[in-house]
Amino acid sequence: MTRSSRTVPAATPPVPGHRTDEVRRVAGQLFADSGYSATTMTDIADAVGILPGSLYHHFTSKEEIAVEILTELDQEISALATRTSAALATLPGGPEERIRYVAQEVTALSVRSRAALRLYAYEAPTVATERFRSALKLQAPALEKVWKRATDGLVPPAAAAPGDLGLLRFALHHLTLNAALNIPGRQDSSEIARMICDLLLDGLVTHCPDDRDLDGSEVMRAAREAMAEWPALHEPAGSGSRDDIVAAARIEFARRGYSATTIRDVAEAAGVRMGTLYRRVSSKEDILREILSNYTSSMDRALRTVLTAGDSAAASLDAFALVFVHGKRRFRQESDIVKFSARGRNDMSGPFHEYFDQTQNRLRLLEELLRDAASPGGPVRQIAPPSQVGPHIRTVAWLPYQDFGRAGAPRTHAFLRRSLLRGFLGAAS
Amino acid sequence: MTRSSRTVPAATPPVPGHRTDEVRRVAGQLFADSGYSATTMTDIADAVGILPGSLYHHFTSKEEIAVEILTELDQEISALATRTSAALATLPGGPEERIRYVAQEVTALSVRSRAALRLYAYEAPTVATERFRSALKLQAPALEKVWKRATDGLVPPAAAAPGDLGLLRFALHHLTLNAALNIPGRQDSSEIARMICDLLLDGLVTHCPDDRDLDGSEVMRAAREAMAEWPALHEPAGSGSRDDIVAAARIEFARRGYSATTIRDVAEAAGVRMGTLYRRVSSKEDILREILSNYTSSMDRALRTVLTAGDSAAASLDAFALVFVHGKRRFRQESDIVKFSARGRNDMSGPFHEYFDQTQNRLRLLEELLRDAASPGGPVRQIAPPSQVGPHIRTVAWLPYQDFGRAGAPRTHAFLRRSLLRGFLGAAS
DNA sequence: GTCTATATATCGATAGAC
DNA sequence: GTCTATCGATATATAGAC
Repeated sequence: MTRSSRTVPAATPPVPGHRTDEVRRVAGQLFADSGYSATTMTDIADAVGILPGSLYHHFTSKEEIAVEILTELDQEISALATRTSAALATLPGGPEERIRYVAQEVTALSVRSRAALRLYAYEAPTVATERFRSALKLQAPALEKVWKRATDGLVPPAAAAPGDLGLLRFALHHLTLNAALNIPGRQDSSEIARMICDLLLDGLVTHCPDDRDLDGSEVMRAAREAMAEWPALHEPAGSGSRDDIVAAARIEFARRGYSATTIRDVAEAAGVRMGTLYRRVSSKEDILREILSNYTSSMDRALRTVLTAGDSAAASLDAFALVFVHGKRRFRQESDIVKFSARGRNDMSGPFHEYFDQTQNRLRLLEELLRDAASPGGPVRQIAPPSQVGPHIRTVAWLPYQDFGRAGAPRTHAFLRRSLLRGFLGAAS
Repeated sequence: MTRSSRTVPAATPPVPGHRTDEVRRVAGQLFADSGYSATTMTDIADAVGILPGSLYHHFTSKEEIAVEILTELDQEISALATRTSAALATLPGGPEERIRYVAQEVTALSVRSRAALRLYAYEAPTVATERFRSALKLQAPALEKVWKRATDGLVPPAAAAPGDLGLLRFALHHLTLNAALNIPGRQDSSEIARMICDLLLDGLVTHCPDDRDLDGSEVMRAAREAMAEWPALHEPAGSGSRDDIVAAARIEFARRGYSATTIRDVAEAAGVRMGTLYRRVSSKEDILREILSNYTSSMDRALRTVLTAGDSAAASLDAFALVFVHGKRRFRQESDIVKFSARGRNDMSGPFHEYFDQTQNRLRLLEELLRDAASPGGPVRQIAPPSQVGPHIRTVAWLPYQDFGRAGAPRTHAFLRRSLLRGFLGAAS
């Protein structure tokens, strides 16, 4: 009876603490959908069916709800690390089996703990109090050690650069742990894990051209041209101009998230008063729109080029990866801003909606490319239907590889060729 | 043009910070009238004529307003201590002139800073945050040193007990600093100071009986009898009974004030749950009523006895002082509770109102006694009209002398005879 | 400097399940 | 009879927008 399986929910289950659990669960769902700061106590109370003030019988504060959710996740990760680490010691099979095993486990955890992960991954640490922040310190190191153990026996092909193994671990760790966030659909967790591993270990392309051909491809040239036209980064100069305000807002939004950043924060960061700010921009959303439209149009031009250019599928995918690697660096702030944004009910009316629309459109293009190239015997391996693989490819290429130690753009791109295109375990080429 | 000097205040003075000052001033007035916790931001905003949220343009919190007011008082006291200390060094005249000078100065400060003093004296330190609490640490020691200097040359009459000088300083300090709080009327500050000094230094009674006569008077016997009937103090026993709840509430109300104490605080202190509490008492006010009615009836019986008994005026006043000295000890908590209470708009509807009504009635009795005895050549000196002297006598006898070091009830009563009855400077007798 | 709207939180009191 | 969960009112405070 410890876990009341949903056999018979009974008429009105009067289990003590039942309502408290319900509040935590409902709140977690709302946090996951809309983000912490965009979810109000009134939202939670409405969803539970009580008045806002009544929530305080169960929790002393909104923050406490989040902290409890995070603590639970923390413990689950620790437990999983211990468990999988022990299992690895006796697991039969080679490195590939070990990797697939850990991927399965972590992905399952991710899907199980989607709400908590959203809280962890998307909420800006700077808005939180000390208590919140310390709860946000995830037990990631324990998991990373597990990945180390799982991949230790892996001998990279001769052609791989020496450090690629580190990037592989980095990718596996982030892709599996955040699987539930990156892949919004209702896919089965083991299916997700399989695709991640297939993509990284086996690669997408059956007969991949060599580096020289890829580097010299027409689509690659077009990609470089498109990226060269990305506007220069506007650094706030303290002039208080409209551009300054937008540039300052870009930093602040990336730091705390759009909804948690106040226009007073922006005004202060830009060194202007509220009156001045409102003479230069018409609203907070106006600023966001400007930031995101610049971001979207830059990425859109480059990606439409590589996804629709007539070259080979392999060359297109390679150029796609290059644009992503550079885009993730050039638009790091923008990437954070949209990451913080809620995919739920709120926020999504304005500029965020347009942005996500555009990314969906581009995803469709990627899927078309896969569909065209994945016919039996075609240049692209059939890992799963394009509509399922597409998001994974995008996610693999969009990881924040710059966070991994000494990985510059060229090395990151080389890693993506090595894994995403050719497969990390694939024959050297 | 950097600082628009206030050359032309124009029709509506647009002085920067003007509104902020107004808010502070208005808030101070409301705090003084109703107490800090009973004054809401909405009250303040209404009084200023703006919306509650707009107050936060001027102050970051309600607390900040109070802290600023307290800080200003603190600085005023420091400045006054420095100034009067220096003036004492060159002041001609004897100890009496020195005392009267300092009393004048401090009383004037008290009247000037009534709002801040109310905040200091009446708000319970336990409800406040650390910041509030530290602002509440008044610069009293500096003032006490001044009183020491002023009274240093004073040679007590031979008959005075050795330590009475300390109690005299204690009384002077508290009476003058809190003059504006104790004497609610519109009396002139120098008039107040004069009465305080007259009372303490010259005394009320022209020809005072000696100790033996006073101790053996009929009214004194009646007073002792009445006090013997005061109910025993009920200590909370942890039984959760109604008496326990009331006893616990008495402590809590005294600690924090009635309005700042929540019913949950009371329940916790009494060791019962809310459900139980509400089966034993009908409301928070119900508890207060019980506490205060017991207090009032006890004091009332004893005081009506001494104020209306047929003995001499001197004996009555002496017995009155004795009842006050013991009452202040026996009902220390009750005394604190009503001290915290607002004399303003709120609170005053319920039990507090009844309590203050009763004290007013008793004050009338005291005044009658004075009127009867203060005819020219009568036994009581004519310091001022009875309606003015009455409150001062009450205040002198009601000081928390138990806070002064080693002063027990007998010694305190002896001090009141020595000062209030006979005059501290009066001929020995 | 102010408004409007709304957020989080507290508190007195009670209904209703055990 | 006791206690949990809840309500209704209202407090302090924040935020976007002039």
